[in-house]
Amino acid sequence: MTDGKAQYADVTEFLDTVEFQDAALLSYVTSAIIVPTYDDIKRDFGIIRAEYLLLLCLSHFPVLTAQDVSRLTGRPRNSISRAVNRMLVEGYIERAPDPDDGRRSKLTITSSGRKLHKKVAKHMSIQQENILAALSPTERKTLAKLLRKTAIHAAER
Amino acid sequence: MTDGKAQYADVTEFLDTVEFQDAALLSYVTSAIIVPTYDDIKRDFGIIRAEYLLLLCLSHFPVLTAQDVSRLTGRPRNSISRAVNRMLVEGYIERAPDPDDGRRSKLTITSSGRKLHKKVAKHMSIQQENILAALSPTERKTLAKLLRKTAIHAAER
DNA sequence: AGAATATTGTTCCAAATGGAACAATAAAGG
DNA sequence: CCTTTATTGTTCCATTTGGAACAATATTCT
Repeated sequence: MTDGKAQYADVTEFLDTVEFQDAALLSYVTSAIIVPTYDDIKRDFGIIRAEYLLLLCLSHFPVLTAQDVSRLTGRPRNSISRAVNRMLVEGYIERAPDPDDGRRSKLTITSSGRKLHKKVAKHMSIQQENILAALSPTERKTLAKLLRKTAIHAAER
Repeated sequence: MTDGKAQYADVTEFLDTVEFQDAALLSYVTSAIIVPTYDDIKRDFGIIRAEYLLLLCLSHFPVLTAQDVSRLTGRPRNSISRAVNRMLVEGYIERAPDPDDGRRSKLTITSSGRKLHKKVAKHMSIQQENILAALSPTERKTLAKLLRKTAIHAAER
């Protein structure tokens, strides 16, 4: 290496030239937070993405059906179904038939599940802070505001 | 439905209460753009995510190795290896041994590959606009600025 | 009420994914 | 120069993923 040229193709150069730049940036930043965290979660707690998403949903709503979780997370129903059955075995959630609708089951999180969620959420929060440390508090607020506005619009489509 | 309660658990409510809110928002907005587009791409052009990422990289750098693409995209090397071999068969890319390093191959995109990339990029751009239509031009610029700053920081870690 | 349609959760299966081991080549260190 | 270590790309294999069909139950329509 005798000249000033980068040894490897540079990802920031890539992100600057891509046609759908906003989407590429969103994807890059999201992955930087989420991918390593899901790897940690799998290694440390033995649960996979759909399983954690299930716990996450159930820790923010008192009761949900599998279908609700599918809608909230965007994961297909069979993924959630598998996650439900594994998390039942592990004792992280409980299931009761819905007396008003024989097709449904009402899912709730156990205290053990909640405890696991807290640990996982901690991991994700730390990684979020690592990555978003580039921004000032004001910038963080602005980013959140813009993302929330966009998310609401996306949810309404 | 006689009262004002939502029929289903609401994703915006979820996004407002989740512990790692910024990460959740990022993930939600990113997925809203990217997931449906990759579904379209698969249906319309028969290529999968790693394959398109390969074309995308090669349409922004004159020559890359598989390793470069792996680093740029964050996908593991075996995924890229498979993508390279399929895209070769389809005639979207070309491969030549690197005369300076017997381990490497130099990858380039063909005009047919470039044409496909343009079509796919169009899809992605349209979906990006659909979702980010919630923001004013000024807000769009601010969002891009904040994301770029964050991405650069993430790339440097 | 009865028939047609929709929804829920599950199972099956084919495809996608990624870690690990591997051979070939290159670079580093004595 | 020779040995050790690192890198590249590939193959193998186990796991994850998601579409599609399915049975059971609800809802809608006539």
